Amino acid sequence: MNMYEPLDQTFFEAPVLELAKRLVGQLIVHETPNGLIVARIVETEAYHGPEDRAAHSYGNRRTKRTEIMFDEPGYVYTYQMHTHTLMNVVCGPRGIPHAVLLRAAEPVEGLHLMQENRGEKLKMKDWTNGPGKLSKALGVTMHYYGHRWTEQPLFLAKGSETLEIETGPRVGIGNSGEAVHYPWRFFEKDNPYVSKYRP
DNA sequence: GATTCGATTCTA
DNA sequence: AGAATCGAATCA
Repeated sequence: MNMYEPLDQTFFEAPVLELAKRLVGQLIVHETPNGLIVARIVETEAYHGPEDRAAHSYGNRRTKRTEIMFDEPGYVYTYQMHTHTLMNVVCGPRGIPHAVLLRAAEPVEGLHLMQENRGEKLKMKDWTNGPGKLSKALGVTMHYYGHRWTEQPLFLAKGSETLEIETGPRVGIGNSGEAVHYPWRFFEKDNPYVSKYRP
């Protein structure tokens, strides 16, 4: 079919901070009806479940939305915010609701499809440099809630080694007390597709 | 009704 | 650079 092989389940079995860091540089592969779309992850954020005020699962909050985070690592957690879909990788052993948000990636294959999904007028740099933009460019919707990142047609594959990974505070979580400052955002140094930081 | 792990389009 | 606007899901 294509040359991309899904990552093994064991890849996801790691502490959430380590997984978030490890995900930078890996590939998101989406086999769409119109063709293959591949993007290389350049930015992630870790969400530390019960003790993290910025997490949806803070205090073990268990709702229809957060339910999937209580399952095994490797599930797709998508959720809708405003008009956008955001993609997460479920982490932590079963019962521990950790997750990693995929914030940005650089286009690798299926460029014309991404441009189609994002609009002809936009510069390539603006296709995938934010979590909502990334989902739209890849054609990922709420349909994939509960899918596994190890299975077609949407999966993660081994990417290239990253040059250098930097850390910093997470984006858009202003009202989260001390958690605001935690350096749980991971991104590749000097990569132009990293999202713009907004305080 | 208010808030949220955003994005786009306007105004300047 | 900043304000205005969009509006799904969730929680008060």
